[in-house]
Amino acid sequence: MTANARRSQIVTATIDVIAEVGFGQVSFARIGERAGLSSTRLISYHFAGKDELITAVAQDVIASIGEYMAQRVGAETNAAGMLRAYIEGTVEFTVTHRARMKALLEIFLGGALHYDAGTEQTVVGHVEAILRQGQADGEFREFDPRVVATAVQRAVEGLPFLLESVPDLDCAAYGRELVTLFELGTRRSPA
Amino acid sequence: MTANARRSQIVTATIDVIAEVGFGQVSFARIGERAGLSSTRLISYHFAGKDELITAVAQDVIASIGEYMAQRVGAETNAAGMLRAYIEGTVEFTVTHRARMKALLEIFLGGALHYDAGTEQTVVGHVEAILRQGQADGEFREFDPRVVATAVQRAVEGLPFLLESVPDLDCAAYGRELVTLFELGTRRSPA
Amino acid sequence: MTANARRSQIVTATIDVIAEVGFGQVSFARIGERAGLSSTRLISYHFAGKDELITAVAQDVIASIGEYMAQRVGAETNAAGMLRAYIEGTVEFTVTHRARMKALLEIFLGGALHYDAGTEQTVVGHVEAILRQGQADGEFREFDPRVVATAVQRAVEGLPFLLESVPDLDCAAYGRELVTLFELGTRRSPA
Amino acid sequence: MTANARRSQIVTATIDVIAEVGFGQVSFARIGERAGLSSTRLISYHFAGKDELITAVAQDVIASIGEYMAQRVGAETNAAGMLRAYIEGTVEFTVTHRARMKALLEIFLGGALHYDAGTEQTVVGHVEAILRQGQADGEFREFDPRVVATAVQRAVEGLPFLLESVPDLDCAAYGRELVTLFELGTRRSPA
DNA sequence: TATGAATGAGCTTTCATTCAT
DNA sequence: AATGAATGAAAGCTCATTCAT
Repeated sequence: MTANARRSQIVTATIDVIAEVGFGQVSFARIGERAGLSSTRLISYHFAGKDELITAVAQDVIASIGEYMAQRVGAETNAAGMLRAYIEGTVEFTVTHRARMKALLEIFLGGALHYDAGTEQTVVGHVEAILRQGQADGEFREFDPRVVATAVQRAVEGLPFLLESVPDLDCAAYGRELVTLFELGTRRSPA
Repeated sequence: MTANARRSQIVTATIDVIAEVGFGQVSFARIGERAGLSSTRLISYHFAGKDELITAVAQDVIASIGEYMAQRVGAETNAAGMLRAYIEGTVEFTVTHRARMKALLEIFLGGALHYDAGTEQTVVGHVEAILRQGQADGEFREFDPRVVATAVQRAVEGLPFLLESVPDLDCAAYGRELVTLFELGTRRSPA
Repeated sequence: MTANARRSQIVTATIDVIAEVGFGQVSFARIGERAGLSSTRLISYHFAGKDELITAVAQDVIASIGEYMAQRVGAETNAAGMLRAYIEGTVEFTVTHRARMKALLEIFLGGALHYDAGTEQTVVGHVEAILRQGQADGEFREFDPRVVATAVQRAVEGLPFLLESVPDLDCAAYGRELVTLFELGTRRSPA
Repeated sequence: MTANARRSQIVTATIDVIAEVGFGQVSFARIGERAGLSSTRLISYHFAGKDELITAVAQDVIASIGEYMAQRVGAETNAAGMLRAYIEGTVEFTVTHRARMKALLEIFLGGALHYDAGTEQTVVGHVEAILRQGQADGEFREFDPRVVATAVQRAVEGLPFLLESVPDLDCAAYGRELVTLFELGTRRSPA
């Protein structure tokens, strides 16, 4: 078995475990069990330590989200459309890749990768860029793009947790409501 | 020392520790050190277990928030005013009781008190009630109150994390932006 | 069982284990086994860590040597007598407390407690003081006290290792030879 | 790369690592890192095991010392001169090849190559032979050659450790003091 | 109300080594 | 001559909890 395949296998198992038992309960033992490894030693062999493993997981998920969203957002031509695509896209990704999304949030909220200024920018940066463009193009009213971007980001990324308490949630409707909410909140006043 | 005083001391120390190192890193050892206890045995003595301690912390913080918010929101007469009071009140509470707010979020997001339907309702319930009243009174447009309430709640409770990455954030301005954003997003269409 | 007694028990077991298998092979498991502890957890409970345990061992042995030597050296009235008492005393102590002496050397040579300037002074300091007094009193010739003190100290502390390769060594003779050697090397020239 | 070159590279790296972190902290991982090897597998490939590697290191260093000392000591014609050459030569070698000397001592004192009778003889043998010759020639007084040889050997080999605690030590002076000390201690009484 | 002592299970990491190519 | 992958054992340490006083 090649090293890359093994690493992927471990990363995937880690995602599943985090999504299932939470970031605080992850252990090499649980990951090894889930992945069917002969011993946890295999994890230590392929990753310098737990930190590197967790970082690899985060990067993997972030990359897959980025790919997904680039297509959705890139297909839009105006800021309002891009904002809608971002919100609905994130919701869809959450629905179709629930474990991955949950794991990513757990990692950040668990404090493994701190919400430092850089990370915060990376996460909120995409929405913020859309909002700035909308303001420049005259589509959106004047507001602090960082504040609104934060509100949007928090609203969409809260979905995995909401899904746990309300498993039968109509996610599409949830996305549409958010789109309407933020469209009304950001558009140039119709008056 | 009375049992109540001792419990309070431990709860306070726990809040500080959680706010400082995160929920995932809390341990009886760290709490005992912070509180200056002779041994962690004292914690086990006053609390049936870690769960009870964490629950006590959550209840303590929730109670203090409730007190604070009841005054602010109760002083308002219409739904829009109450929503504004809720948002700005939460922001103010976060600024003045940063450790408590941070600790509470860590507890919920760390998965200690799972976001079961009941907890979710408790947390989001206040906003949702305000929104429902606003719709009933004709102040607010039609929308799913739960979805919007979730968005509002996530936006305000994201502040403690944002403060860590942007320490010099203008919180008052942050609150005002959110008020405007959600006022525009919820009001009955002016057309 | 009192904490002090338990600590002593663990320290003693550690000395025996070090003397037997060498500093590099000491482990909590081996110590626990030797002391008959229910688990190694007991060691962690009574000592903050391996470092603290090793330090405690070193201090214990050093204290016992100090006690022993203070009597022997204190009974002498001139520097030559004190030097003789120091050499023969150390040899005797090594013979009667072989494990303790071996353990102490293993700890230093194993790099646990580095031969920093302070430690070096502590170890060699006693001999050096005797030599300086002998020079001041006109008993000894002129030489660098630190160099000669080092030579004396290394010669006496080498005995435990020598004993391992030559178990039937006549230690008393060994001591007498060293006494003569250093008496001739340090005395004021008879010419 | 030839096998011999590779072995030399690994031996050299091992010497450096031992001198730097001590014998107790040596590991294939650290050696591989120091030598820039792709994996520790290369060490296992060229040496049957850790023991063989350490033995190879010891032999390598001993050989280089032997070469160096053979010239120095061989140039002398009487025992006193040879003893002086041995002491000063060892001191000089220590100064110019500090890492090698430190490594060798760590290996012996760390218990890797136990001070069995044979090893002890090898190390102390050279000095002992000189001393015996001096006695046979009537240059030296009567004493146990093994005891005095041990004292000499310990005094000169203590230098690497002393250098760590006193880095600015005047080594030449250190050597001269030892020469004088042992000349006075071994010569036939002038009376 | 408080404390000292003890505990078993769990954790990540490091170790030298081996199999198969 | 070299390498990639894997491995079992052991290490020190931390965890919340319990017994007995």
